[in-house]
Amino acid sequence: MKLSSKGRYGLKAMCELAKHYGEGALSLPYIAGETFLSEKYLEQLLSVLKKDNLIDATRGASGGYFLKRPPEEINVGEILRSLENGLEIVDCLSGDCSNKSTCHTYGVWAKLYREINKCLDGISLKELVEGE
Amino acid sequence: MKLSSKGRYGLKAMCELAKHYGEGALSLPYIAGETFLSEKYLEQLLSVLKKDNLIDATRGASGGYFLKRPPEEINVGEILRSLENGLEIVDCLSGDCSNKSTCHTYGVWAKLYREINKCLDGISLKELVEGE
DNA sequence: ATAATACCCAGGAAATTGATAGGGATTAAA
DNA sequence: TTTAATCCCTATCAATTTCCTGGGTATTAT
Repeated sequence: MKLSSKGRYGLKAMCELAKHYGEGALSLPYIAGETFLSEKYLEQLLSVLKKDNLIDATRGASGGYFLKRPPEEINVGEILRSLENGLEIVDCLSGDCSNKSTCHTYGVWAKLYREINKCLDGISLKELVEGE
Repeated sequence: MKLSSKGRYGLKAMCELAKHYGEGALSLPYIAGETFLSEKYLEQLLSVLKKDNLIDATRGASGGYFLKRPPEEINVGEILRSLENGLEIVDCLSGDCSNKSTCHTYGVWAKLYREINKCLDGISLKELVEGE
């Protein structure tokens, strides 16, 4: 059970944007440099985050990406749910399970899912970039 | 971030063993039948669980598998750590991270890892097979 | 105009996972 | 002691997912 590198790297990119919040847009090449990622791969991650309304972008020369809300109003849970396409630990949590009632293990996944989300939703981007 | 089917199916097999705890050994074909798994695949899962001392087996005619400890003394955390080869959500948790100190995201993974283990270690096999 | 930038889409390499297969070793029962 | 049931080991393959690259287009400041 591993987090994908989309989640890992995407969160780092978000930290970078949070560090420079209020200073205007950061260009893709700049973020890629800070985060040691290829521009092309990072681009895909940012496009997902944009689709989910966590960041926004301005095109053209001197354009770039920026957080759509201040760092204290964005939490790690929403970032990872966006990048990972949901944090459902097993597929039966995504609705399509016929025998929830008889299944001995369903309760475990449901509980774990709640705990994971609770944990991650309790951490804001601001906390991350400011140390504790 | 998905649990592998090793974890899902292996836990079901453990539930089956828990249901019949005290009744002697269950044969591989029997468990496979109850859990809708191929014998060969299930065999691999059971061998991992045995290596980690959660179950034991007797060989020869009328042999089979059985829990090494009573269901109330086995928790879901140890079962899944065994089957999944650890629950480390990212590799840097497994020791080999050079820059824990400077990394903004390390704290997130560490906290989440603790929460996941705490949650799963709090559920015993007995609870699973008995409903709540 | 030109250069810098975000955007879009396709595809392929690499890793992981899921599952199958065969044969061997061990033991209990007949 | 034979026989059959069972666990044990290891290799391999197919399928899926993940990771990453590349080429081309649209937009904007200078």
